[in-house]
Amino acid sequence: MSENRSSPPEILALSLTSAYRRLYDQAARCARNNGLQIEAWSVLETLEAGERLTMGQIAQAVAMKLPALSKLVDRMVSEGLVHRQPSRSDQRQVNLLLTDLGRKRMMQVRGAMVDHDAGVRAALGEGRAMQVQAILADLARLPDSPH
Amino acid sequence: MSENRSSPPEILALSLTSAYRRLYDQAARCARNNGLQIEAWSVLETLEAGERLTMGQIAQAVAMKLPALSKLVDRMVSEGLVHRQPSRSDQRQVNLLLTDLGRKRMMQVRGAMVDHDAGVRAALGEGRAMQVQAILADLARLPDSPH
DNA sequence: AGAAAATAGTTGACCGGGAAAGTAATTTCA
DNA sequence: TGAAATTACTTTCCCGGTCAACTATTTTCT
Repeated sequence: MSENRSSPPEILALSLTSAYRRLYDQAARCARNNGLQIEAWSVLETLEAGERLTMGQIAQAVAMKLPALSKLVDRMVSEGLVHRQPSRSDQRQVNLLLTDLGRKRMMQVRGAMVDHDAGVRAALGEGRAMQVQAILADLARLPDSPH
Repeated sequence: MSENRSSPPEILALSLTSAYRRLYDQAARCARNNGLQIEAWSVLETLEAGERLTMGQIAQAVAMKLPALSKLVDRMVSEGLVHRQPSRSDQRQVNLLLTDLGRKRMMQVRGAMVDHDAGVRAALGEGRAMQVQAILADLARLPDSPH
């Protein structure tokens, strides 16, 4: 009856992945119901928070790779949510600007998202919710390869 | 000079996404260096932990959707890491079985992954690492739509 | 028992993301 | 000054994921 199985190590990246998938799926559905991809929403939020951002700055802020962002922005432009404007000071750079429609949709989704988040926070307990958010923020800021 | 911008709300799903992307990218590279997709590795770990699992149980354990898992397993089979076996008691079900090669590769990646994780834990502080892992586990277990 | 509903998993069409190469503008420096 | 290197972004090709439809098996219900 020897059980020669090794127990799976508890890896942060693994726990993070499971939690992420659950919350992300829910949040994505929540955004989708309001006609927006969650990535698009977070781009819109980023634009609202600080004006005249370049593609690179936005990619950094929303943790997307540039090609992915570039294509997302293509879609957002064709939906009339944002428009591109070549930077005056450096013609290589592109500033992304919110349209009225973009701002409107962003606000809609924000409402739904805040509601949903409140549910999760309640289920988790507000204290632990605050803890985990703080730690996650630290994790996101960690140096690139601490191995 | 009125700044009529609204500040972006602090949403758990968003914080989680940023942290996830960073850690996941690093962990994925770590697995890739040892010739394994990180999802494949976590499937292997799951199999090692509990025998005779069905596709559905595995999908649940690794938080993947069934079609994604099914295709991942196709690849894993063709690499000789696992093999499918129809369940005796219910012919609809499929049990996934580790091969020797699968177990070997799993152990290899586990080593690399534990090392990497130790770095992250150290950077974060062991206390907070334990906290966040516990909370993430709770998050992953949250009911499906608490809105 | 046997038709209808439910369940487990796979398949196909389509879409979004990643790596690497490509383009255009700007900076460096000999 | 102008050729080489760098930077900012886009495009291309491919891979993996999702949704919805499908197949096969089992359960339910009359």
